[in-house]
Amino acid sequence: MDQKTKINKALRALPVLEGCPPEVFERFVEGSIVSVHDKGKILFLQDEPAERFYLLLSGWAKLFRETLDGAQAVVDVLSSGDLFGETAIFYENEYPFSAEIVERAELVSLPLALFKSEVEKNGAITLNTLHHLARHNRKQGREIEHLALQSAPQRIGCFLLRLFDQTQGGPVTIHLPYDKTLIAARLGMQPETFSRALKKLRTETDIDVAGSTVTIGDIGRLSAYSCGGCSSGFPCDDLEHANCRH
Amino acid sequence: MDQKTKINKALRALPVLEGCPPEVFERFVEGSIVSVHDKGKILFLQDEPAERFYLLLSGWAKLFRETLDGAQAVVDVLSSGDLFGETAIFYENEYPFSAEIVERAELVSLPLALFKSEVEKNGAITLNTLHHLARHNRKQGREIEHLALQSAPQRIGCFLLRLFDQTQGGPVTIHLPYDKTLIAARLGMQPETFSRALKKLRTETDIDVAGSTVTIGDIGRLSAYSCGGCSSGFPCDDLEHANCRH
DNA sequence: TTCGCTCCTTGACCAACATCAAATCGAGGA
DNA sequence: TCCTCGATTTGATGTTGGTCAAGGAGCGAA
Repeated sequence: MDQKTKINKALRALPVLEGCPPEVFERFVEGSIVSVHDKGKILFLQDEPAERFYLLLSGWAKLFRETLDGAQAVVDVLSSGDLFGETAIFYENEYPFSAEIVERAELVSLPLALFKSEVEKNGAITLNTLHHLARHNRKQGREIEHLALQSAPQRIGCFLLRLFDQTQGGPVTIHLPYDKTLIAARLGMQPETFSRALKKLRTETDIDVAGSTVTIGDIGRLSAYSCGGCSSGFPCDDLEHANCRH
Repeated sequence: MDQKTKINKALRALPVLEGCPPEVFERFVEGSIVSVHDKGKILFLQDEPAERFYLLLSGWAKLFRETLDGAQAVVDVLSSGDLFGETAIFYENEYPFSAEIVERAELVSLPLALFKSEVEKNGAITLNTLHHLARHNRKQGREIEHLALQSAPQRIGCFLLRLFDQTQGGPVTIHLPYDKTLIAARLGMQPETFSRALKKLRTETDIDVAGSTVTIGDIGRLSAYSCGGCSSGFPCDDLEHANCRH
């Protein structure tokens, strides 16, 4: 399979582009650029003029905002299949966050102008984008609630519970998707706090932690502890897939 | 002016319905219900099946989420001209938050089904809603950043700075839009913390507080203190109007 | 295997915010 | 005008999470 076919295929898998006529896919492919970057690469900075948006084919990227006095909020951590930067079309064509590769990644960048014009003139794409935004809104709403009301151990428990298919029962063993320092940042806490909070979670809810492998002995017990700080009970009402990605 | 004319007029002022054909406005008016409620009235609860959405004509309402163990996060505080509950169409027709009147209010409720069908079949409305959601996304993004990174005094300063037209210079006197307890909740802190943080802000930035009247002697000084915890400098990049509503 | 890193953990201490209790203020009603 | 009740402030104290510093563990490179 050649490069273009591969890109075409990746694009067709995107929910936002579902219903796009083939010639538009073609134009996206024509305008696409594939690149590979190592950890640490900054793809773009917040408020920078945006010309392209990105699709992750492999690896991991983090999106973050930085305040004037240097503090950093990790807005999201993305992996294969995730799209980002496309929302710049709603921000006067400036990126609303910075993006950095956190694990060697392959990605496709696409022209934002093309996407914007499709959103504006192709009704199906408009609707897709609407639902895409709505889903994002939902995630953000949950996030606001969590930041305001959950304790550090609860946030970690919640994070863990979102890593597997909550419709299954029984003990579960999961592998943390990226390193603890980044998880800590994603959850809005310091690495030290994360470490201590995880330890507390261990004593409170019979989970086992060995390196980056976590075994949850009793999902009910973990959710009882963690989900008390959330308005949705368990299972979470906002997971995108049954077998979930955070 | 009779009731229906008044409602029609109010609806026509809504950006989301801009471009609606007159007969659709008519159908909204036909399906509208006007009501007046006193402080404390719960309009709907989170996760309740949603049939109607609301437009505030006067008074104030708060939107909030409540966790299983009873903590409450105030998601927004709304006043005249604000729409709420319409996003239920993206949440399987359940309200994503509870709504309570906090100051005697007059409001119009409208059938959600009609709105939903218009969003789906009227391209102009779809686009309006898309921009409406995008704006909301932007607010939420900012909010997440603030919750994660701003201190209590900074959050208050930021709140104050959003109460007036930031393009004007010079000393400003403003009136707090609702009571301090509610502002505290809106900013995610306890009333006691609010009181003390406001006092600290007074010593740090030469603002004057007398009851619910605040005089800002030096906007630059206040913004230098408050906006350090924000990724946007001053003036804020996400205010909807020049003369702003928070 | 050892070196050199980075990630992670731990301890000691500190700052911010929450909690509980009590005093004070202030606007609306009697 | 006086009363009353909720809003606000203040004080005392506890909890949570952040900061700083140091030690330990894991892992790839030589």
